[in-house]
Amino acid sequence: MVTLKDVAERAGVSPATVSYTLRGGKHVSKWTEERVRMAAHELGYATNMAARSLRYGKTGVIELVVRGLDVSTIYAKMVTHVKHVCAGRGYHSLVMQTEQDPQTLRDAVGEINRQSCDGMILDPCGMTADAIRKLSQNRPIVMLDDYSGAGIFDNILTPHRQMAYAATRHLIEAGCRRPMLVGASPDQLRRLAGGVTEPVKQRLDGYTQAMDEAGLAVEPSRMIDAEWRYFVGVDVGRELARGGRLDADGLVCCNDTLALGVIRGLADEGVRVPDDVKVIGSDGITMGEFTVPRLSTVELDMHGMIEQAVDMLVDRIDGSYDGDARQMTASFSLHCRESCGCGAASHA
Amino acid sequence: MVTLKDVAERAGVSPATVSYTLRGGKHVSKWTEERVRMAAHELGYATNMAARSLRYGKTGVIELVVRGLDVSTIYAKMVTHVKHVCAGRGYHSLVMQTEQDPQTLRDAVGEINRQSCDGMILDPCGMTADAIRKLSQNRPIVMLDDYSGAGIFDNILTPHRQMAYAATRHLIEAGCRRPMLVGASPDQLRRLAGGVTEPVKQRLDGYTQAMDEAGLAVEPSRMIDAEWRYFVGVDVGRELARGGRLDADGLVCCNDTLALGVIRGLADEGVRVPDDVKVIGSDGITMGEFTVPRLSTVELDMHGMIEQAVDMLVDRIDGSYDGDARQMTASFSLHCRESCGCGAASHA
DNA sequence: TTGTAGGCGTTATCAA
DNA sequence: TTGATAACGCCTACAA
Repeated sequence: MVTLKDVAERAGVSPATVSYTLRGGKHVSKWTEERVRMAAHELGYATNMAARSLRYGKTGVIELVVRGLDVSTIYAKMVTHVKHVCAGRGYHSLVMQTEQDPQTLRDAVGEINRQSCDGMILDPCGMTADAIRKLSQNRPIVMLDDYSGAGIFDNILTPHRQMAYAATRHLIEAGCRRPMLVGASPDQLRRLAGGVTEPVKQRLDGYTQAMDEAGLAVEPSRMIDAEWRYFVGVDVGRELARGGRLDADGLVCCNDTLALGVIRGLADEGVRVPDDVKVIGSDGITMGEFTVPRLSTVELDMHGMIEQAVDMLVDRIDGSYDGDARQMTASFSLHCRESCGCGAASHA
Repeated sequence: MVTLKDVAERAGVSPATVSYTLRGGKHVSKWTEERVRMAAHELGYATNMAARSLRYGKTGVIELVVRGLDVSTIYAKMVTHVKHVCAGRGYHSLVMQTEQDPQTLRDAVGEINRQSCDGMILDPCGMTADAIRKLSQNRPIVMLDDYSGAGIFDNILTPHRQMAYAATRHLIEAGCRRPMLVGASPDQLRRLAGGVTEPVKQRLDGYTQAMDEAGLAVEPSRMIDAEWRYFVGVDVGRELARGGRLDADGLVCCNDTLALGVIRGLADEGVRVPDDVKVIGSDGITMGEFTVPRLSTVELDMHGMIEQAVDMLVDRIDGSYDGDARQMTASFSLHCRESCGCGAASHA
């Protein structure tokens, strides 16, 4: 390992001068600067980040902690945006996945007060803000869609109600009279009691509002309890179509992953999308552009969302803000591809 | 920030004793141990990793450097395996994506001699082993499918030839008489001259061998030059099917991503898989289980592959091996789902 | 069984 | 403009 001292010896100056010079100090003679740069280059010197972090009390790293990147979720898309935005702010970004494992999540959060990173963008994944605060000891964290801790952490919300409203309304406008909500139901709300219910509640609200406005009846049998995941979607799709009797002409799915699962399950029973039933998802995973049929969806403005997250985080890290926890809501837009069958599909 | 000294004061012992105790030292009196643990707990002490890394000269972190996690690639799957295997070996793992950007890749590789991590599993992504060695100064790196630097780095190879052979042979056995290879052609080989040609060359070889063995003619028009990516696949699919004249009864695609793109492109022209043409991919991305149709594929043994990679890496890191560069080849297996139309589809 | 002392590589301060 | 020095927090010989 080549250190400042090595470079200093070779250049015939002191380590302090080398450090100062290499970081662009102004008051260095041309002659010294040249010798230092040359020596550093020849020796292949690279700053030891562990030492620098120790000295600075900062690492220059922002960590993104998410559930899982596999099974094409929205998180894979998020990673890319985080990287670019962080780079623009002079930070490195790293990704860590918890796979919904509480212990892994705890460990990940704990890393923040071990000087492994300066801040985190964190999907709390069911863990309460209070528990996270205990583990993280007030270090900078921006939460993604947290409902457990009003005012504890900066928080970026997903507008579940509005997204469900927009999706439902679109299917109605596309001609559906019996749209069904997949991924939220009164039963589900009861089942989740004590856990995170807000997203489901809001989805339910948005759906109901759109139905009401259109003068359509909200039937309990048209709200399906389902975790927002692939496998679950497959089962739901099969179940709904079993025996060829699908009691809906449209499916409003609470996320894209679930929607793709449902479409897969329906296909198993010979039900075609959008011919036999229209489907719309939510989130805007990249994969949705390539499936058969292409998935219509209510897409989150991921870039804007991550920009806000990183900005809030960076402000906390460099101390330019240390007031109350802030809360922002992501924006979204409707993307009609094929699965909603509205006829506006616009692929090149 | 709580330090060892703080804990020491509270417990009424020296920092050295606290350090020793907390890391499970044997020669500590029960009384001391209790006081130390209590003090540490009460203060919420957490080891400062920057300091520990500086002291040890190690970080306990292994970094996985890949192209991109989005657009469902095999890398998302890899991440999960790396995480588990590393955890089993007592290492943390972190992910960094380069998005094929040479500068990002260079920066990432440079991090290894700044004490940011102890070792890397690296997709060289076209960069030569020589260039990487210069940047990394002989620190532990395991390459994924590198063909540029025989004997420079430990390397895990993808058996391109065998995989193409297995895929082609399977389509032939499923009844194809005019299987086409998508993603490798003599033209493509010429186009890539000077870059990374080995994977394409091997795919071509494997395909040719299977065709020869079956007594089928290898037609130049049935080997398609195509980058192994979604978008490209979509274009290829459309192009092949244009005007309803597809001159093949099977498509051997060089990876799953490409295959899904091709299927999407074919669908745009009304060509159905596997009814009108059979398709098989390569790699085994998770998504392939859920698409319509489900994607048949030659699946890499990702777990075994990553276990080997991590083992080789850890041996280098802890110094238990420092001999010549080793080379391993991943194994694989055929997974018949729907797209190959062989009739053996085995989904629950 | 516990404590003292020194150093890992870097940088900020201050003196020269 | 440059250099000596101390400190960041931790760990390990070695001494007590």
